[in-house]
Amino acid sequence: MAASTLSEVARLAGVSLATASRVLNGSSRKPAEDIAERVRDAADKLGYVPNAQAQALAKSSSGLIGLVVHDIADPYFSAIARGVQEAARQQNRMVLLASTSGTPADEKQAVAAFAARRADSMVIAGSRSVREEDKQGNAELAAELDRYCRNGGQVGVVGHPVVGASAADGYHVVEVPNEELAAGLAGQLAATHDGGFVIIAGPEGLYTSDDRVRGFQQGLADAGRPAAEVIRTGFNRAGGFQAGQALAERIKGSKERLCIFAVNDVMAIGVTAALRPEGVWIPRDATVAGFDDIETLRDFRPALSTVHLPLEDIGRLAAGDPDTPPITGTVKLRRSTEAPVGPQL
Amino acid sequence: MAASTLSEVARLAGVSLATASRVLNGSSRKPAEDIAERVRDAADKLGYVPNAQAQALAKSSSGLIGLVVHDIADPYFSAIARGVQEAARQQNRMVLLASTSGTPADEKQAVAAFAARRADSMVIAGSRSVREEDKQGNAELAAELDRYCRNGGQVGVVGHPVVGASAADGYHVVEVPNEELAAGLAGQLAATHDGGFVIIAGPEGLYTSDDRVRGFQQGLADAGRPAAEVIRTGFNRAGGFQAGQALAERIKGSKERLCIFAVNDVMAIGVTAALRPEGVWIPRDATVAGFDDIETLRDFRPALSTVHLPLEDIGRLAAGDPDTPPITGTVKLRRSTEAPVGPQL
DNA sequence: GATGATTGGGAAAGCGCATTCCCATTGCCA
DNA sequence: TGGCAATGGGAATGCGCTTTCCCAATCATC
Repeated sequence: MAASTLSEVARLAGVSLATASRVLNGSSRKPAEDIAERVRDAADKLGYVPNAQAQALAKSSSGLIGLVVHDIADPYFSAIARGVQEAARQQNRMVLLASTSGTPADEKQAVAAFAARRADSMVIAGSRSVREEDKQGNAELAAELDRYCRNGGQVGVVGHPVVGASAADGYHVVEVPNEELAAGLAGQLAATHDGGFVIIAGPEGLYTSDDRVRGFQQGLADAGRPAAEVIRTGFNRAGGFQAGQALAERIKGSKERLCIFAVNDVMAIGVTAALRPEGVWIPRDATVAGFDDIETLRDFRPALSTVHLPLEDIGRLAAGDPDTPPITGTVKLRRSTEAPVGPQL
Repeated sequence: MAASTLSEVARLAGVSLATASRVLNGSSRKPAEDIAERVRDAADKLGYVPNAQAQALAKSSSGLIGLVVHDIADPYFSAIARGVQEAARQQNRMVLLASTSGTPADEKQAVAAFAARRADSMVIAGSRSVREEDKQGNAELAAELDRYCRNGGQVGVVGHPVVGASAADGYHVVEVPNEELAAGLAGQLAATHDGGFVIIAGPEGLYTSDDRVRGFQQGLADAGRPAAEVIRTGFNRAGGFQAGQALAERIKGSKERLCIFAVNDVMAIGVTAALRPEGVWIPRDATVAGFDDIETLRDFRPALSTVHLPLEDIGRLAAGDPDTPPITGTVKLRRSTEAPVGPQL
């Protein structure tokens, strides 16, 4: 990656390095117009592209913003990524991407890599967990983040604080009201559903999942309903599918119409997919609700009841965009939780 | 973003800068073990994180790989992004992300930004077009890429060469056999479908769309079928939706069972969504096929007939992963194009 | 034991740029 | 017209690191 340098431009234009720098890469001092033009011409002729690395080194600010997600192909994360990307664009910066497989150890590595690149800020979008096996990784991640912040870095975390991270400044959490929203969903579902509830949750210790479970149970309690049974499984489609298979028998063997709350949309889709070949129809034989309101899933039928989350705004906010509206969600009741004889849309 | 520097580490360890560099950041020369340990200890104590910018500057290789997509939240692109990300991970590099809104002018800017950051390579995933309005942008993009390649950059383009780019070396195109696959799809559809065909395409001049249209028509011709009517619309869900609305009347007014080929899955979903409230059922009243086999859409019902594309591999290949299998697609016939009285899955 | 071959640490020269000083001009006012 | 402030270009330094080159110490060889 050799390319022409500023000094080459300067030489061709017959000016000093300093002048060329001032003309080409915005400085407070503006050289005279005729000189400026000569420099610009020279730069053009040579196809000069400033070396951002060198600039970053010289003024110690890289214009980079790091983004850590579990899986960029997951629609939940890619929606957040879009928000981050937009914020970065506005701030005239670039985003560095890191997909970790979701383990804190990988995330720590990503953070270190971002720090090495002297990213001005970073956003961590993976869901936090307190599982025993992640303990060590969490501690290391927290330490790494802490160091990064102490060195002046800005970090935005989506959802829950990184476990064990001390509240340094520069450390910023985008709160997602998972618990209240899940409670709201439970309340609205309870208003029209008489039967029992089942929750399909992620592994215990996953904050996002646990919050939604807790909120949902609270909502049920507030509505005077007994607590729902909780089935723990993977936090993805496969997990939902598996849980759906396990539930199929039970649903077919009883005349009770169960309401199934999967803690995210993708899991809800998995549940539905597992139920379908077993002849369990939604919403006739059971109802299903999810969480997130993933855009790509909106044309799914029966339309999935869920909680809408402004994922893009969440990303934007985590990336430090000041004029993002505060994060709120909305319960969306759709066909998948309607009464058996509802309208046909 | 101040942090401790290598020279601080060297001083604390009582060695020279050179030695510290050699032990900490891999060199061919390995200092003695006792000295190495002293350096590592010092680095640990200071929380030293090497400045990747400075390293890049010194050895003129940034370890960066740029990725240009239209929209990172689009499942097509995010799948490719996942592949790129994995390849990058394997090569021990990081990916720089740029979402352009799809105009060549924006893409050019992204390329320039990557070049400024001295990315070792980059992949361009947006679909190429020859539309008149993009002419100028295309030319500029081509020039920018050309310059980048001349300076030793590697670029991988998905699908079609950038219009006007000279075949410099370092310039690498991942060919996607859109045309053959579309022909194959048409052939297989023609084998079981007696009625007419309609193609819902993107705007004229969009290579990906045009290729698929051409291939499909060819496939029909090979099967002795008359050419399909082509409806041009947006290359996204909204476009498909609009086309679907336009088609609804016609389908309802005739007893012919139309086979609709939308040039990508997302458009096919849009078509289906528009048809549904009009009472047009798939596959009873018409059949629908798409292209891409987007993962998130696989649970959609009726299951969408489509052409499977190994998007992740495509990304990996474009990112220069040598042991990616060659790109081939597969026609997937599913429920959406079955005979009216097919099995119920 | 003297000599050449090796090993391994250190000094220093950049990598490409921003920026602080410094100095030669120019313009202005008295 | 002399003196001063203001203007604007240039030389030089440093950002944090890699890498070449140099040199002292050790080793093997005859």
